[in-house]
Amino acid sequence: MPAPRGHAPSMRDVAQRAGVSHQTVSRVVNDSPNIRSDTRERVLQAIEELGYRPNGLARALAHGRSRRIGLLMESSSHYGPMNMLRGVEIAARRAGYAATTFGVTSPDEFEEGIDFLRDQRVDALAIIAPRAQSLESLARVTLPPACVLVGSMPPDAGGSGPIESLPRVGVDQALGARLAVQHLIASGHRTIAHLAGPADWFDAQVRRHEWLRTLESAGLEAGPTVEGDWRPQSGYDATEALLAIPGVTAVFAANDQMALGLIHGLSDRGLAIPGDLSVVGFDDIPESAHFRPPLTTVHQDFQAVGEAAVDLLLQRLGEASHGTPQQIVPELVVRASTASPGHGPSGAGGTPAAEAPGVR
Amino acid sequence: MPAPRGHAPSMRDVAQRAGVSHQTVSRVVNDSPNIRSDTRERVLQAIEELGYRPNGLARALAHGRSRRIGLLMESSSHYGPMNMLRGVEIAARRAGYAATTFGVTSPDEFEEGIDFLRDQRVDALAIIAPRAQSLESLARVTLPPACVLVGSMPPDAGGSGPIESLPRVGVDQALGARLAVQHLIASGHRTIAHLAGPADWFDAQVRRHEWLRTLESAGLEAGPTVEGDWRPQSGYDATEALLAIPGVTAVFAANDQMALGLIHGLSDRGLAIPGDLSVVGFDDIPESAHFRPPLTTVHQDFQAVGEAAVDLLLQRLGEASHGTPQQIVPELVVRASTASPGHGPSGAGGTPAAEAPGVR
DNA sequence: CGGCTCAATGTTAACGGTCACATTGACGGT
DNA sequence: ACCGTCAATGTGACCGTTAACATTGAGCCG
Repeated sequence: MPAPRGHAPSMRDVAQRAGVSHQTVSRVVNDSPNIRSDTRERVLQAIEELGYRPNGLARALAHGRSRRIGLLMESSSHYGPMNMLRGVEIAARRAGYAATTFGVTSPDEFEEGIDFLRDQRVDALAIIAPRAQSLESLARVTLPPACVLVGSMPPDAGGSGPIESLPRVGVDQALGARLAVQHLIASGHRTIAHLAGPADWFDAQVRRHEWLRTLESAGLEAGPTVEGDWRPQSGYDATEALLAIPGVTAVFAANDQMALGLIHGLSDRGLAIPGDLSVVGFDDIPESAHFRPPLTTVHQDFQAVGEAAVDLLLQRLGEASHGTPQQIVPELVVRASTASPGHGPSGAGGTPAAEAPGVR
Repeated sequence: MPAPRGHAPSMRDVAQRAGVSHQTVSRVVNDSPNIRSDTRERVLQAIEELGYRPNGLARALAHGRSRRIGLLMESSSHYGPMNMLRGVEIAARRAGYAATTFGVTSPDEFEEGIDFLRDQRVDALAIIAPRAQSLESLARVTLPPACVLVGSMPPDAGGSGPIESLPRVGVDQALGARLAVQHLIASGHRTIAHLAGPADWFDAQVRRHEWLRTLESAGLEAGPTVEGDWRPQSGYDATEALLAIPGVTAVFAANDQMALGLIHGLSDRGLAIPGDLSVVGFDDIPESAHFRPPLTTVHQDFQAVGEAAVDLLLQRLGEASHGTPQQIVPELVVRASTASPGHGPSGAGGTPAAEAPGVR
């Protein structure tokens, strides 16, 4: 243990101790070639003795790259965003980058967040902006050249402004929604309601849109949608409205939490799941396998999204890329909350639809 | 919009444009007094025109403080750690600090994480280390002067090594466990089992320890504990073992997720909750209010923990402190998963204990 | 009216690295 | 013996700030 003097030892301290120039120390630290091995040894020993550690700040300033990426997230403590955050951070570090996080709680802070991170001189920026409103403020600021939108895929990818042309990575929401609804259709349901997420969320938009499209292309009619706020309570509160839809036998909930609330609401009314109503969720949160009944849902691999995002950023920064795809494929997880209509103990208001093909 | 030249404009560019020295620009940027107001105006205008933003890196290097705090977390995607992370980050930013995160997945990486963050020259370090093993590696590294352990409160706060003397903030786990068990005792339960978390987690240790102590001081006997891994599945798997405990009428689960799995396991066996078995959880995750039945549990305010942690760090850094307490008080949330033994529809293996005082 | 004070500004040196270029020898070919 | 080449190392400037000290000039007082 070296007696820590006034300050942390610098490269010059090491150089002096090893009897070389600071530049040679730099070379050793950065493994450059053309160092005689005994010199290297001497320097390494001095480093060891002094407990020297290179100063990342100074290095960043001189080198022009901070090896840090900024992570701007419209926070909320929702399962999806949270896990993407984690995914990005881990993937970034694996590539040798530190992640500096800025969690905003309202879209107004977005602009501030970008400025903040730019002032921090992050090399790249990953933006987790699940709501449309958040992106609007992006138009007003200068974005760093390496920038990705993580998990904000609007249904209409049109337009060509500076924002629309930003690269995006995320789970293929449309596919996920299609899987969910098709599963219900294949089970024989003909009136499938949708318990939607807040309309200003991209994911909610896509899931709703694709629910509609899938029903239409199967020749089925789509009733009204009930809108929740992602939280379980809003699913619970939606129960009445959903049951009021004539002939409804299944509900596609935009996330697992609302599905949980709905299940709660249904069971409070003595209705059986999937006997009286089939329910499909979205996200596959760790709890959903143990709901009563276990929830059929759409699994999303957020870790993979994080990796894809970082990979794309590295590519932009001119580093090696693994060529990860930008659209992560979701998977349908069939559990016990779905069945053919009319199947099961009770039988409330279900259209006696044609018997469906098996539920695998 | 200024045409962005080769590089981002620096203080000298602004100085030249405003016809002053770079130092004057620095003064304007940092609001120092003794600037003639017309000079200030001129500088501000130059800043505006050039789109100048101060370089945080350079500032940090020169000033010796980076205004960033490091956030080392043994990641896992568990509810508690995740939310503390969020809490700390938000509180930090509110104090003008950026947070640089380092999520480790195994205790081995802890040391690397500290070095990494120290190299990044963070001013302070918040460590979220929920397992005992993680802390061991802390003994081998030099910690920055401002350092807090967030949410790692071992039951035996003894010892006085460099680690034991680190300041800690967190939710009062012992109190939380006591509230849960006392609630069951007050409801008339006399054989209260414990579904514990992994033994190497601090929180699991304290909750188990306090469960034991509370039973003892009430003159009740504590049976064996069943150990899970926090996940719902482990709660489900524990069902059999818990039911095998003679006379058991209630279970104190160490977290909500395992409680959920247990509820699932019980209902699979046709047992009613709380009729046949009362269940109490811990954490109050957003879902637990909508379990079937809604879960009685212990609520923890992680946001408050984050704030307390940052407050403590600021204090260490010599900045103003709000004097936040270091132990956050948890709250018992009584829902429908607990009742007096023998109450409810069914009545499996319950000791016909004395009728209990009401459940609030 | 000389000298003092003090506000307003400029000058120079850090901070701790990297980069571009200069300087040394040793070696090999002719 | 001479020169070019190249590996190994040293030198000085620079990255964009802040800190410490120097300089200027105006206002005030005796």
